[in-house]
Amino acid sequence: MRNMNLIISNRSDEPIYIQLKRQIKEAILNGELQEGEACPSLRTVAKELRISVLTVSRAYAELEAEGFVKNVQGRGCFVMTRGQELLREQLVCQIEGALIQAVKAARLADLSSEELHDLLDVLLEMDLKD
Amino acid sequence: MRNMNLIISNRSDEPIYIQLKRQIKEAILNGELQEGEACPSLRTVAKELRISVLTVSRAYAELEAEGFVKNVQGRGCFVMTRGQELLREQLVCQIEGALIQAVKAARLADLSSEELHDLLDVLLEMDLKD
Amino acid sequence: MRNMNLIISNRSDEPIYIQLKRQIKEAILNGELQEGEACPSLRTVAKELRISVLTVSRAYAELEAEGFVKNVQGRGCFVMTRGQELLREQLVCQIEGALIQAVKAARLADLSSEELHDLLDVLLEMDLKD
Amino acid sequence: MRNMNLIISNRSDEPIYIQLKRQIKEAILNGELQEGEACPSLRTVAKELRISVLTVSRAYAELEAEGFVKNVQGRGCFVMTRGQELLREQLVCQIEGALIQAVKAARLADLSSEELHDLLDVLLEMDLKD
DNA sequence: GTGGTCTAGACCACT
DNA sequence: GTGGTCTAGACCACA
Repeated sequence: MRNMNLIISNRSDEPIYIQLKRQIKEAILNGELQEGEACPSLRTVAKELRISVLTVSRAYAELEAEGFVKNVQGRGCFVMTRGQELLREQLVCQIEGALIQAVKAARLADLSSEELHDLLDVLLEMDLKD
Repeated sequence: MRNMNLIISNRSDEPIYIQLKRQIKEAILNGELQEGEACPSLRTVAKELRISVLTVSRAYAELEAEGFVKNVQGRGCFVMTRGQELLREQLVCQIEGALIQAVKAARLADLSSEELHDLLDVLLEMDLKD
Repeated sequence: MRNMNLIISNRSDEPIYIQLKRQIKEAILNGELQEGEACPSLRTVAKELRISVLTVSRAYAELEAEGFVKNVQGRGCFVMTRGQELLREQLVCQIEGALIQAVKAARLADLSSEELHDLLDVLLEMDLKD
Repeated sequence: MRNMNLIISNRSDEPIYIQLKRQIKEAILNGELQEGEACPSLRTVAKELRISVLTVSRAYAELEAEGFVKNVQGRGCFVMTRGQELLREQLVCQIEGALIQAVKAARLADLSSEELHDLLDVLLEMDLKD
């Protein structure tokens, strides 16, 4: 079990359990959490972030439902094999979804394909902070 | 005051008043509702869609707060001048937001800029239904 | 009975009958409507401005209640003597009211008396259009 | 979350939700509510003032739309950073508006600039109660 | 516990 | 007829 530097924002529109899910997924994706490795325990996370155990529990439960981790009674929560691949697939769907939103809005705004590509290029050069 | 063919879905995640706002904005944007023209009255919309007057009222109130229409007691709800321009600006912000999401996800997924542009091209050729 | 060039805005927050009252008062004040003179008839105003007779009626009724005009059954509406003086008194009250609002807001905003006077000077030099 | 001594009047022309907005803004402005601090909860306010939860909700929603607070599901309503600055800007606009009204009325009443400044001075020395 | 959405119905002001 | 405000009570999502 590894120290994970999870960070949550109480003011974000994103629910806390979603913030947790996202950060754990990112940790799996960039190798910070290896396959088979244990995620930090429910109570550890809840205590450090000063949030309810129920909230953390919900995050872990959904991660398990999506196939990224396996919660074992009394043992903890472990990263599943193939988690990285699943995540990459999930991300591609997210990217498609975001681009579709952009394309729809661009059509309403009468923006041409070229303008959209140009805008994408500008954003690709930027340092996007969270 | 024009018949507007508003449609709402109760099963959507999107709150009803947001659906209304979105559709009225789209009507303004594509010229279905002209500047100065009257939107359908609160009660007309409420009755036709079989929803509460208050829900429609909320949509109109927010549209007014955002500067797209003007509600006048005893007379109705009118499309403001410059509404189209405001909407176009708002849309560009939405597009940027969506593209930023896409770029962030692409970086996590180790997708190259070229792959992202290619994906965008594919989507631009598609017929995106709502 | 004189032609008065009344103008109303349907988009204003100010109710129509209030707009009428205000314009007739201004006409009395600047001598456009003389003491004893007849105001334009209910139906004339209603027809020219394409508004309801009831709305004009309300304006005239309130002007009578405030002592500026006298409605005579079948004869019309006439400007009362002393209307100008009454109006000037009313205006002073309005000025006081507006200044009180300004002073209250200035205190909340921690603006000094000097800054308030300076702001007033700036506005006094401006050409304030309606 | 702090006890706030909110007071409402049912007889006022001012809608209840506007009275609430105004008082919370004033609390932010004079430091009674600090940045990041939680406002009293919807239900607490509603219960104490014996008004509908929806009315309070509306006040909070508009305060959020104007950028003064942030409502978070399940956690409460928090004062935003920069709220004080925004409020001060808003107040200056209000002051300008009030002074413009005063200047317009003064011109109609043939009051000189000096008389207006004198009147302002008198009011500045007064103790203006709500 | 928190805030978010929706309803059905009431009363008011303005046209 | 129009929009504006308020209520009481319901159900949902989040902590």
